Amino acid sequence: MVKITDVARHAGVSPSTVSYALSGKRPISEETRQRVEASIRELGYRPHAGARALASSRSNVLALVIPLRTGIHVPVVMQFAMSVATTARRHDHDVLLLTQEEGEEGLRRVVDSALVDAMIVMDVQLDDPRLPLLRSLDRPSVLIGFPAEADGLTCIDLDFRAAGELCVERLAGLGHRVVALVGSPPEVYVRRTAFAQRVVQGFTAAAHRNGLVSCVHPCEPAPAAAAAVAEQLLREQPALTGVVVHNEPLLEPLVDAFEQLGLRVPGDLSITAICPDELAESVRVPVTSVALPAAELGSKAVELLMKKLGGKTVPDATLLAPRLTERASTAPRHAP
Amino acid sequence: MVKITDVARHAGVSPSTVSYALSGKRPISEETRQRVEASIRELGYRPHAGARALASSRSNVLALVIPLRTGIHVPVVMQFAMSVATTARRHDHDVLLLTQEEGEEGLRRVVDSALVDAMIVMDVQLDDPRLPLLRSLDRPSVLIGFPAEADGLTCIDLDFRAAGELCVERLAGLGHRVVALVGSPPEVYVRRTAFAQRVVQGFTAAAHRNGLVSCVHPCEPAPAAAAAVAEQLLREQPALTGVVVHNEPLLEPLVDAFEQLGLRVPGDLSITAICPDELAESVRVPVTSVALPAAELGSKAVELLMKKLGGKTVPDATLLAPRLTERASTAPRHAP
DNA sequence: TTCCTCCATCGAAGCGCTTCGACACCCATC
DNA sequence: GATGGGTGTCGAAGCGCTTCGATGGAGGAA
Repeated sequence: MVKITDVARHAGVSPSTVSYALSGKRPISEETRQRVEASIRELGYRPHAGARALASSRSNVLALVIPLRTGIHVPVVMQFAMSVATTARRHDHDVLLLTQEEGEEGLRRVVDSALVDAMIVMDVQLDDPRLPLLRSLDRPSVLIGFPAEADGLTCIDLDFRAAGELCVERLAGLGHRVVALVGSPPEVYVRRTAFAQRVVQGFTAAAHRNGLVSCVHPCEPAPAAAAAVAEQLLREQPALTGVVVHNEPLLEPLVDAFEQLGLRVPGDLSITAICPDELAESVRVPVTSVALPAAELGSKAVELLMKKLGGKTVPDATLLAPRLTERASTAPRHAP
Repeated sequence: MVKITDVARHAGVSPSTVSYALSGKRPISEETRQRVEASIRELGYRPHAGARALASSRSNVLALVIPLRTGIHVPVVMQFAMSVATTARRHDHDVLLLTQEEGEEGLRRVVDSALVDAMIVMDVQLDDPRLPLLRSLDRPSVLIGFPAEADGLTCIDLDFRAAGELCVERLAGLGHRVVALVGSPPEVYVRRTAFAQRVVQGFTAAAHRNGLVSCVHPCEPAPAAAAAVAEQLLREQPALTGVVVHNEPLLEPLVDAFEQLGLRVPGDLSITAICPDELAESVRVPVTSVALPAAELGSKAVELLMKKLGGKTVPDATLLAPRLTERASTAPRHAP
């Protein structure tokens, strides 16, 4: 194994000089740096991670806690993880995979043993049991999602309120005057995270702003419920021409249900959704949608973490702007 | 930070005794061990990972190289990764996530810097550029999938030959006498990995063994091709009553195509497939299938690695037995 | 010239752990 | 009672790196 003393000897300098040339923590003359770098390349030197971590109390490793729970779209998680790993590398860090299974204990372990410098926690619940721990740990962290009480924590997520607004704005822009939101089941609004509520807020606000007639329908995520929902919506709002769907399992069946009731998409009815792109594309009529920007979320989370590691302060909350992808399910409203 | 000297003082022993009590590498009296363990618990001691790695030249971290390429079923990769992480923890190891993106350089880096003790490489190609590197590195590795030349490497994968056999055996057991295999496109048989060929071998061998009439149809993975394939199969084998599908994108359209040709599944035609469970379940007629046992693959891969790390020798090749899940697409053959 | 400053570099002291040889002690053996 | 072989524990020497204070020399101000 090539070590720093080997490099130092080869370059005719002391080990500390090599170290400083590498870290830039003290000024080194251009000429010396060149010589050191040449020696490093020639000898194929790679600092020993453990030794470095021991001496500097920095491991250059981030922990990534990923969820196992069902109901989370796997490709989105994967995309996120990949983005984290890639971005971390760009900042000279590696990523340690932690499963939810280990829970708080796992976090404490990797922190106490100085295995990681910082952590990214996915799938944060409204009342997440890990919050007190994260607050008490002296290592920086970034949470994906917003808990009920986020004081002292750095959180990032899609701006679901803006996503709800965007879906409505799109429909309004196409001339639709009567719109409905098919939302997540009631439990979701209470239990897990606040994002479902935010969608409703955005939907309602944008509808008012545009002077639209609107209604909101929480709904079980059971495909079987689709027909009933479609029917009910049309009964209550016979002039309905725009629907926003924030309920993944229901999306496809709902499109079918409306068509079976004689409404063609997008001829008679335009639909926008908040769901993964994959799903939106796989529907018979590909749906115009806002997706969770997993890759952006991942890289932004890492950037935040790096700033915190660098001692900078970062905003407590970061909301990513939604982006709407136009597909086949939206069209201008027919002349009445 | 609590260190080993703190524990030693608290327990009234020397640091080396604490170390031996923890590692078991030298005999420690039962009484002393108890005392040490009590002190560890009381003080909340956690060995410093870096220090440990430096002194022992063992980091207790595995690298997991996961693919980004399309065409790989994401949930399967995820399941595998989770299983690796969980199993690694059971052996007191952690998992470092490496993306394919970094390629060989990434592997070399984490090995040279002693960040990891061993590695698991997913998605191994027939002629993988990483093979020479893996052979030259002095750290053990396990490959998921079989390259063309596997000398000196430890590989593990589903036994695709047996999977092909199992699909046929099932059909034969139900009384079917004329069967066909709808396979992957010709390129796959050449380019990537050998698994597609193995399925064909298994299919053919089992068909012969059971005295069945059989034919093999490589096929583009384009849904549009389904109707043509179905038609052609029936033209060539009018008595066809059993089909094995090893072509994921084609599975669903193929079922539809057969039904449109007047054959009901499983009434007139039984279908078995080799594909992820998720896919098999999502078809209108859920398909009896053999899945890639991702979780088992992951834990077995880790077990192999642990044995290698322990200095034991392990078999070069490990093939996992296929398991067939009965669903709605198979039924006994009608009396002719 | 003298003094002071600043820049580039060096030497040495750890970081917290494992490991190796040494050693004391006890019990069995002759 | 001396000898021998285990056991159980200790002390010290590193593992390879970073970092801090010290140092020497160049250059500017007095």
